[in-house]
Amino acid sequence: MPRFYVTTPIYYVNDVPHIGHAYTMVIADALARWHRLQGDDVFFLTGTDEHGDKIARAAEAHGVSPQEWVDATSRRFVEAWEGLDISNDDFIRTTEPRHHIAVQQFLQKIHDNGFTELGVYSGLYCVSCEDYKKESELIDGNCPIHGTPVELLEEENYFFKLSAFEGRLLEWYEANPDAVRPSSKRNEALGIIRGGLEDISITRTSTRWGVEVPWDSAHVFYVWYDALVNYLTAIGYADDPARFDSWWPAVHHILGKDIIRFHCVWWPAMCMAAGIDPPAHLLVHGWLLVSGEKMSKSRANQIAPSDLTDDFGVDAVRYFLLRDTPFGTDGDFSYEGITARYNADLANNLGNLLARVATVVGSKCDGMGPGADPDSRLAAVSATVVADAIAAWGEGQPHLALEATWRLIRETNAELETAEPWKAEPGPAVSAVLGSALEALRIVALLVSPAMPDTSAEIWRRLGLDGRPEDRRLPQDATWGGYPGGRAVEKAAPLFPRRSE
RNA sequence: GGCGGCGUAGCUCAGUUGGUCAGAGCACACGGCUCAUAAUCGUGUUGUCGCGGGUUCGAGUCCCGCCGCCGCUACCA
Repeated sequence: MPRFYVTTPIYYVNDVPHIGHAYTMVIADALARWHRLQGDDVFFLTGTDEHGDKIARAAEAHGVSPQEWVDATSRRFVEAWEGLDISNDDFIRTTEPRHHIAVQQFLQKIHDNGFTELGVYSGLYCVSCEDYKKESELIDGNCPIHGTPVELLEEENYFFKLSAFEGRLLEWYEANPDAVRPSSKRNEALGIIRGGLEDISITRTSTRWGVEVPWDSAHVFYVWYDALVNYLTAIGYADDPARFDSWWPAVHHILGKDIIRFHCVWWPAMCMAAGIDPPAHLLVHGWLLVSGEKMSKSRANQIAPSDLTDDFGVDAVRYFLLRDTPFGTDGDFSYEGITARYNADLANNLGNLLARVATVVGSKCDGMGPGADPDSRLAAVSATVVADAIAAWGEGQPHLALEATWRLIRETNAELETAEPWKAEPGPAVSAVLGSALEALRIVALLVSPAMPDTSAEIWRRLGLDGRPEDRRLPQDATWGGYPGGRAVEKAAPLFPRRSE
């Protein structure tokens, strides 16, 4: 059975979930659901990143222990993803014992292989970044990212010999041209590597809130170095080698462009250093802007996913995130944009199609849906659309998959317009037209189920079909003629009531 | 500064290897229809395809230069 292992980055618990996180999650979730629909064995992983001095300090500021703090803040992500119908199979937290064990084992291996060394690092340290800064990159003496003062810090650190992997990384990129997609992001990663790699400090002695270094208990690992290992922890790196081998390295890491360096440079090198293969697929998406501006705390333009789902509904939000932006480019969120998509695609096209078909089946067929016409013009349209959608989902291009799916919706509306079954007397001709429209809707329900699971199930139910669309299998169940006929079609409230503002 | 990308109707964008390529969706205007959620159907307006050259019988589609925007990267003189 084909397998599909997909991950999102694990989110830093000091952040509050916003639609940027949601964007990543919905893409990963849709891909996971798509692969399940194909019958693949899927493992979909997300989680939270919970170590580091910044978190320890936040806990202290709130008068609670670090563990109490991360228990509370991690929950915000769990709840946010439940609210978006995210179907992750596991939720990993870096403070879990299983993760500590895996990190220690993984980094011990790197240590044993001679890719660490002890050094003294003295420099200007930004607590917010948990990282050292060069004098030259400071702005007015402050951290260029956070705008906050840096502290002079000198500590003994272990370093990862990243510099030793420049050549091997370039060879790996050469041998695996599709490992990082899209190619524009691959080029950025190559640019970073060609620009020269320096060894990285990977431990801290200034905090205790982290994974203890197994060969030197005075140190804990730097957050990034423990976080990335989560992708291995969850599939049994430390405790189930057979399971680990069944999932690795054929992973699909979904990530935003801001963390290319960590995922596309450090992480493959770390894997090489530990003696395992680098991740096979790194899928880099752009940022979701808000009305053209980057989301940030200082701009106070972060939007909580629940604000949108309360307003538009979960599936409409998911649809917008997947449909509006080609994978890899920056997207833009605005109320005008999501409203336009909602009205045009969901209310006027999909929702209205279901409504008009249900009404006419009610008036011309006594509410019993007829079977599809095998000679319908829509049969060929459907075959093309299904093929295009499968190809697009397979390439990680949800917006193209949905665009293709909407072609079938449009064509079905057009077909009704041509045949005008509401004007005709009940009979074989009317039954053929309506049966074909119902069949098209059945196929649409299957094709949109990764994007809009609830909507898919509701269409399925109203068509009088048994079971759930998730239990069907593509492509075989999307071949023309699957609608059995003789089923009661339910006319009900609009799926997506049109919005006026 | 280097590398890369982009600039096509009001908006978002398609446009393979140069020859129905001047398009789609949305928005807008007028008309029709009524099965449907002020839905839908038909028709239509707007574009010097960033600017200037060049190659060619013929260029959004190739070459050179310029302008503007963006990403990555670097600070060399």
